[in-house]
Amino acid sequence: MKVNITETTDTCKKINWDDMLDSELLDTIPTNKELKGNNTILDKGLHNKNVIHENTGQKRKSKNTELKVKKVRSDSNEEIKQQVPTETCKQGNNKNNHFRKQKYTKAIKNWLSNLEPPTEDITDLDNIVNDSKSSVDIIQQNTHNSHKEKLVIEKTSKTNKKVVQAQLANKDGIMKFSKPQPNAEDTKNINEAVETKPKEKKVKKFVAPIKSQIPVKDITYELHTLDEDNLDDHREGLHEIINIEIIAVLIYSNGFCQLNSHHTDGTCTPDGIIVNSDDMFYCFKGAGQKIKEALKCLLENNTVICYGAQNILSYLKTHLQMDRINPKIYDAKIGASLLEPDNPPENFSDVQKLLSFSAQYTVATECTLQKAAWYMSLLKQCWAKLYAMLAEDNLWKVFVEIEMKLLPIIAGMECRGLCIDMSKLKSMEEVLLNRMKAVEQQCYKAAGKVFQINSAVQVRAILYDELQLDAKCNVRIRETLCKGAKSTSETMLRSLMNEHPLPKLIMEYRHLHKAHATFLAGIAQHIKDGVVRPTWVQTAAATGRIASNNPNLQAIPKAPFDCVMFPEAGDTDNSQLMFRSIYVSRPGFSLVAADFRHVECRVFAHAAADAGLLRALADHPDLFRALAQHWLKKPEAEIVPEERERTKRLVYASLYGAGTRKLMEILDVDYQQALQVAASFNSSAADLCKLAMILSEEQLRTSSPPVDAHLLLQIHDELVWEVNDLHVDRAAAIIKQAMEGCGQWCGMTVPLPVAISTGKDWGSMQTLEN
DNA sequence: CTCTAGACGCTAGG
DNA sequence: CCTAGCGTCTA
Repeated sequence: MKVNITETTDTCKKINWDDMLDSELLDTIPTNKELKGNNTILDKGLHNKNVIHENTGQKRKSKNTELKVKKVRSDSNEEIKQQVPTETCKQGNNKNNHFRKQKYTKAIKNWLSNLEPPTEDITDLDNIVNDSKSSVDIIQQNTHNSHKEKLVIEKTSKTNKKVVQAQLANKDGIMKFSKPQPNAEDTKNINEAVETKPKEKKVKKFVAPIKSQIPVKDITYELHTLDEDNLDDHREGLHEIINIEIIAVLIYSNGFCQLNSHHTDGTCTPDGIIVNSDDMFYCFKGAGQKIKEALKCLLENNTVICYGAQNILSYLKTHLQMDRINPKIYDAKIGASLLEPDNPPENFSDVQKLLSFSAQYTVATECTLQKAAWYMSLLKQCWAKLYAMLAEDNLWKVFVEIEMKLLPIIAGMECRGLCIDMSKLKSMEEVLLNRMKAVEQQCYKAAGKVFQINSAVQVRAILYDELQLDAKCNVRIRETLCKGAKSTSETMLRSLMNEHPLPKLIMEYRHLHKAHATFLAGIAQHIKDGVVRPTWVQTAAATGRIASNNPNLQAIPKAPFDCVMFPEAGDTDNSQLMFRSIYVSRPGFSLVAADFRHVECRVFAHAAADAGLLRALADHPDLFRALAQHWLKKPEAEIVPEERERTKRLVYASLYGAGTRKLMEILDVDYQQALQVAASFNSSAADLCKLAMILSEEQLRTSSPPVDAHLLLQIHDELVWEVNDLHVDRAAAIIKQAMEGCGQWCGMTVPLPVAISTGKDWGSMQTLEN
């Protein structure tokens, strides 16, 4: 598509360049061209569709990627297995299945006409469990006296994989016959996921450009592209830039920069960095020695304003090997999300909206560098406004003292990443898959039919409609939030489990499946060269907490994982898995974990000045155990870990949610005030954890002789370092001291005990006493 | 008819 | 209460 630029200069209806660029991308652009060397004028046609996307927008994209990969793989795979249920003859108790049945049989007919007849017939269930190669799966219906068997046939076919979609299933969904993926494929997943990189070709939908009212000015910014050769020509100019505010923005190899990268999707590498001081723009490209020095000098001697500092820091680290530079940096993105924590802006135009800032003019240029320069001038104006607003809201201190200091630390965490023990991962997966297979078959047997255990709808239909377990157990089943259907959550299944074996099995299967999908296969997707590097998002949570994603290492189960949930009397195979033990330290290093003991509770106790809670904290080493004891009226020795966990959940939930209401009573203030107190409590707990990171990192850096320690993880109140074996004891002492000092720094009167533990892997950490 | 985004359900973490 | 993530199911 083509936009007439000259016309826009005359009339008042201008094209917003953002949107134009966006839509341009969509259809005119050949994707296979790479641009290199040409760094002044970038032709439209040189845009690459693959562009780095901001962290915040990655969620959906990554999902898509996976889907696509999966699909591509199965398309190209000749040995696709098909699952063909032949016929299901329901009993007379089939009430309203007429329509569904029609649809079903029709689909089956169509389908079968493409297939060869099954080669084998096996009627013994046990055979199937044992013989994984069998191409025919038969599940015998054994609860109802049905006269027909249900066949599930796995078929090898040369045609593409056909998946009978959920359309065939109606509400109760039982007829649906796409079975969970065959396990053989699953086992390969880990290996493949490590090697195959998702290569995605996404066709963006056309978005019509929005005409903007901004006049177009004919401005050309003074912009120099610097590389190793011509750097010396500009040296004088560069040396004058000292002790002022400069703006730094990354430019990507497709011509976009950080400020308009939300118009693209996909991934690509940063290509250079543009620095602006006053009216001069310098674009640094390449990774030559001179460039590095000049850039370092520039960044360290000035105050750097940027948008998405995380990306810049990681660029400096990975591409220019500039480690440990510690510029005074202000990130407008984080500043903006501090202003509006509930609804953080996702991209630069959101920030502009938030600041109610609108550009006075736009530039008509096809040079992406010029365009980036224009964006940077906007950023400059935004920053001035943002600065005033932060100061006005008393957020400046938090911004500078906490958030900005956190930036380099998080960048370091992302850069280093965690090492993975692949062999452990694979062996665990094997154990899990075997167990899963067994449980799956048991489930089908208990239910009398094949169904999708992961589907809440189908489970619901079987449990409540068919088996009527809720009536039998005389339990009122809680309803789901949105649709008000009967819940199949763990607590509900637990209350049903004495009546029928199925609930147990379902619980177990879910448990296993989730564990496999999330903590083994899910993690495996993100492993590169034996290291996972999660993205840490500083601005994600309204509460001020840091969140991790791709993968989320903050949600790796802490407790050992039981493969067998309900060990039978004679069962000796109660193997336990520790998902955290997959994460190991590098050779010559150890992991050191530092854990605040119930910070939230302590902060809350401090904020609410609750004498009882304070005393409980002082007296008992294990608060949750003490609380469980109190509530359940049991002697402390009898509290099982599960009860403790539940109490913990309860405490957290009420601390955050119901906390507001409680505060209203305790402090005898109105709702609004209580809300404020609660909010301040929430954020102060989060800030305390951030502060702990900053202080301890600082202490470790400044200690002499230096300590070789790298922060790897932050799980809200737990920090995990990787420390050189020789320095472990010293590092532990420093960390402990720094963290315990945090409370005072914030003016807390409650002591903050810190537990330190070390080990070679995250699963088996020994507490360090001293 | 087929594909897919988004809503929903469940569960790890704190 | 809020985060991420996996899976199903519907429109």
